[in-house]
Amino acid sequence: MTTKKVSRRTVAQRPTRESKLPRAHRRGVRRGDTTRHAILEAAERCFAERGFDGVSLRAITQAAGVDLALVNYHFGSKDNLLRAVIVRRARVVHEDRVRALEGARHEAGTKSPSVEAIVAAFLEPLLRRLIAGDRGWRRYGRLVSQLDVLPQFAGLTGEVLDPTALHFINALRLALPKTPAQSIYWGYMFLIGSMVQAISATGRIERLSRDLCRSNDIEGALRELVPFISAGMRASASRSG
Amino acid sequence: MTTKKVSRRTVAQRPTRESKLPRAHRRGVRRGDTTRHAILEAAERCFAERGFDGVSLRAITQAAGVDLALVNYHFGSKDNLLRAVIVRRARVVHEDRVRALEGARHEAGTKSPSVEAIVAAFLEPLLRRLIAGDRGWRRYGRLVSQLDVLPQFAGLTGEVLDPTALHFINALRLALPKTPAQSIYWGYMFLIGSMVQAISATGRIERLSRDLCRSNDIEGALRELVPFISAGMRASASRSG
DNA sequence: GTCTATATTTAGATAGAC
DNA sequence: GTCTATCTAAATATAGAC
Repeated sequence: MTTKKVSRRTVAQRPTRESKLPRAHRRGVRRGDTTRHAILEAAERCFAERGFDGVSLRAITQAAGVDLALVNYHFGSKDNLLRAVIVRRARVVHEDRVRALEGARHEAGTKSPSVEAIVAAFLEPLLRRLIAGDRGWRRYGRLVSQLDVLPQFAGLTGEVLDPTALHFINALRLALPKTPAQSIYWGYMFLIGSMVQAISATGRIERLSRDLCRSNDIEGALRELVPFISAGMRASASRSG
Repeated sequence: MTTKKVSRRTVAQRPTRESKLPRAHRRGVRRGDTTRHAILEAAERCFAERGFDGVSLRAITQAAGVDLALVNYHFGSKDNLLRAVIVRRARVVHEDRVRALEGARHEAGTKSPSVEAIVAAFLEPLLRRLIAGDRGWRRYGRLVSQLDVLPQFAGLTGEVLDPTALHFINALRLALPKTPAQSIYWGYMFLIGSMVQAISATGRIERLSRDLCRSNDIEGALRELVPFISAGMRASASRSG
């Protein structure tokens, strides 16, 4: 029954017993906020790498350098933790996308923006952050990819991601008035699926291309993605006309 | 310590204590083969619905109506069980796809088959089975979709799915000789991602389209998919020329 | 090949001291 | 807010009778 204090690693960020009253007191950051943040970061990384059910709260809190019990104190449950991880960045992306679409509308004047402009307004806000942002954004990209494949996360997807989807589907319908609605919906799904492949970073494209293409090269993927998807969308239009 | 025999449901297929020497003795089916089969079917269903790490062997054997210990007897481990589930159908699809591509080559004569023909040769063997086959094929579709998103399954994907991928990538390169190789690799990834959205049946398209489109309508998805992807592939070609 | 029984580990969650 | 300690349930896997 020895509990074996086994290897408390030195991850930084950890307010140790001896140095209470730690780093953050400027800017009104309260005590628990750094803990919350550390848990969110670690959860994002773990969920992205091994999937929601593939990681234990123990693994997450260990990676965060905080006590196991603090997950339930701050988030209530593992489900709520996932939700918090997703919502944190999804809100930012949603607002960027809506702004980008408004920008495209402004540039197009009285006409509808082009399919290219709409697709770019959807893809760029997320992918540019994956390119330029901290590593957390890439982890978020891999994590959010999983939501779109497992029916288990339908509730979270529906609540957090569907509003953005409907916003852009609507824009696409206006841009392609002759295209049947069904084709637009399926086209949006293909857009999502293609984007997921560009950001899920499974290492597959490296294997297939013998390192000619890299999962890390989101910039390159984005250059391929916009014309590919736009042409696909237009093809649906021409078939029906 | 009451073990609570709790609700052994009546799933059929279960050789109960009282009726030994069960159904299958025609066609040389040996005793354990029905058990193996029942486990494979149940595992396929459970993995598809809740993900590999989201299901326990207990849940699987319970759904199969067999004893827990028989999984390890027949498959050795949970990992091997997943592998067996995937390989069983992947082999069939691979052979169908190669045959379909050979058919397209034969029809095209001395030229390369069209992009449409290649894309169709890739998609139809799987999707036609999802349309016409038993429910197991749809579950397989949902399950195999997960392999493409989680890095955790890279080994299985690389071994089981990559050979088919390389076969079709090669055909696409011959069909689009002016397109840079990078565009072909990314295009193949987008093909996979789009197909995954068509077969992963998360219920999202029903929500977004308010039931105008249905995940079950693989036939409709296939009609959209081939021209969408083909046009995307061609767009990459024209950009570089 | 199948089943009972169990070994061993690990999971999510919480009570209560500090 | 944090930590120790622990509850309860569930996990994978196996040993050995039949």
